[in-house]
Amino acid sequence: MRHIPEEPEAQGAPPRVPRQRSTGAVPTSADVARRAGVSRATVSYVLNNATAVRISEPTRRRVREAARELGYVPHAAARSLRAGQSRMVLMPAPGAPVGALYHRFFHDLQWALSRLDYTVVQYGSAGLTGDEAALAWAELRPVAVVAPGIHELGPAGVAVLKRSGARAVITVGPCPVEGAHALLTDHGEVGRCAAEHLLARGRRRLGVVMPEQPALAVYARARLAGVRAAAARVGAEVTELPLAYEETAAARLAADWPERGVDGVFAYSDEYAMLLMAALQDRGIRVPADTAVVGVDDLMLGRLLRPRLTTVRMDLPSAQELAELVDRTVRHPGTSPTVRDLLGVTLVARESS
Amino acid sequence: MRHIPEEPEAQGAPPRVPRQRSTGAVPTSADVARRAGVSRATVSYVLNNATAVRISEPTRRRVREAARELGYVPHAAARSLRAGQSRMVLMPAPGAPVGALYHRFFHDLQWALSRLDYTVVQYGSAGLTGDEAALAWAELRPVAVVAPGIHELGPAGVAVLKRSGARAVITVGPCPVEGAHALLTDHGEVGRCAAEHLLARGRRRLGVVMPEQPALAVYARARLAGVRAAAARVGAEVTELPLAYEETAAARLAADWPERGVDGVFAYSDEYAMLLMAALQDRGIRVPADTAVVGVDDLMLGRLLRPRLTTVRMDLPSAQELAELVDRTVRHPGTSPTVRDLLGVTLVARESS
DNA sequence: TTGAAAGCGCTACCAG
DNA sequence: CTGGTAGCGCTTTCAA
Repeated sequence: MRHIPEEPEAQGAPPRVPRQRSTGAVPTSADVARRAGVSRATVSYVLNNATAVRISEPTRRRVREAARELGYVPHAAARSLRAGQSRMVLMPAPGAPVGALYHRFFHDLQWALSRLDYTVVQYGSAGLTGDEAALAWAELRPVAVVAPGIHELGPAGVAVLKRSGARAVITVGPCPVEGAHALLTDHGEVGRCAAEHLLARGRRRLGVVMPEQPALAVYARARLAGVRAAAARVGAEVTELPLAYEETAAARLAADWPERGVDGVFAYSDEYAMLLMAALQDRGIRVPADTAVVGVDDLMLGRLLRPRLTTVRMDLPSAQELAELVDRTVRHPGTSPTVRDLLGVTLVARESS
Repeated sequence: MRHIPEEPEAQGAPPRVPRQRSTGAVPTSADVARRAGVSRATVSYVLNNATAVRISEPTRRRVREAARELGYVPHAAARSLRAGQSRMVLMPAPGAPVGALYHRFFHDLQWALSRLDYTVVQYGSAGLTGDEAALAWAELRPVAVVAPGIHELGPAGVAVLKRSGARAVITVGPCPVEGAHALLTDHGEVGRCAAEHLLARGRRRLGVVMPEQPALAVYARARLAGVRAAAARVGAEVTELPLAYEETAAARLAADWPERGVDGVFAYSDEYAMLLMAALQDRGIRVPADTAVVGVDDLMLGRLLRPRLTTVRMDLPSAQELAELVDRTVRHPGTSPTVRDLLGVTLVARESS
């Protein structure tokens, strides 16, 4: 049920008559042309500062003035329809709340891409995941797509996007996808790094806090695998510890801590680490004496707790760098997809381990 | 410098010849029509499940199959150009990093709007603010705009958006804007609430932590004004305390704390409160004995510190509610802009005050 | 230096 | 029941 603007002219007039715009409608370049007494072509030339044609200065002024008076704003969709290509980079929004680090990274990326004259759009495709979502994204005909790993975009989805004109499809996440450039954030490395630290401190019964948000599962599993690998090398035990981000859940976990016999914990993030640490301390379990705790993200707040929180810092790829990859790929779409590992990992040892 | 796809046919052939698509190009509804042996109109009817016309079942099947085989994806821009209206709700992205609460709220809003069949797009307009940005937004011809107060959208910007076809412009922030619906988040109330709590606890020399991010200034100032108002009523003193979100800055602030003689602090957020509290404790200043501390946001982490952080909880409008306002306004654009106060404020007293 | 006109992909009228 | 076709707003080639 679409609503078409009121245009009551039902007479069988020849269609080529330039219609008089009713006053309420949004002004088009034709309106500007009429007002300035020139053709639409001239309007386009002037407003786009076309260099290939010379337009006299008085005409330019008249056009610009008419545009200003009418409050003319060009229609981006019409423009890119005509051009056959937009400069829109689509970044699917994460389907669930994610960390502050993520938001900062994407904010920076937006900024860097804007500098390269791309229009960055975050598009929330509620509910849909993976290849279904790709169809919705493809309708927008983005010139590039930067998809966080969370979306579980598969090879089919990548193909859909490319067929619909996307010149660059870049995934950022733990696993590469056939056909797309991949910025590999190797979360296994995060787990490995934390685990090796705990093992070096003599811990042999490791717990791994697994957040319950499904959106984080892909990262959590990758990190867990890293821990497992490191632990296997020295024959240490690994226990999964599912934990909702709530005080009561943490208290429950802490309640039967002694039975578990865990002496070193790798939490999914600093926030989970702090949550658990507080619950442990409330139960009289000493950190790090009884149980060492390691988080991820190097949040400011981790430094404020006592004991100060040991953490794994992830050095994300610079937004600038990623923006340049997007731009390069858009300009030379022929190059075969690369897989680059872009996650530097550093352990920041503090007092909790 | 636009790049037009390779179409080398330079012959002066009559233009009405339906061009054969080269294989690499992205398939259009015309391609589907050709393949199914029907007209473009029929394709449109079938793929949009048009009820006004009856299409035979075999034809439907043929069309759908052809679309699937070609990997046809409709072109959203072309569609809304034709329709004269899109269902895109534009949410300008904040120009600077903001809190987790904000992200959660916008995530929920996205979801609620998607349920109402709107396409939600977060658009990063790097650098531009206020009415400049409005021009960029207007090019996208959104049917509605939900703008956080941070963007300092003025009456002129609202007018531009409306003239370009936006049927609903809704600002969310501390001050209403002429011509737009306003969801007033009265941050003065936040400051007032915190200040009255501190005053009731007998504090008479209040400090107000002001974050240095310019993007937060509009909120910080509103909250400060609330504190001032409450303090004036009982003749208490108010000092502004600029603070960057860094440990060293907090340490500097704590260093000359005794000279300041501040006995109660209202921090901009829980995060700033925790930062300051840690610095104060490091200097041997007792909280709350020497100085009481109140934050904002009721973050989980504030409950984990000792002393537990007193905080002001903001009850944001439910995303559902806001989404319905958007929808209602889009459908009845005539209604005059409303100003609604949607920020409930509750003080959560804990141990730090 | 300017204008006429084609056409990007799509949908909705109106005829057959 | 299906097809032809006009036209949404814009850019760009070609002709004047």
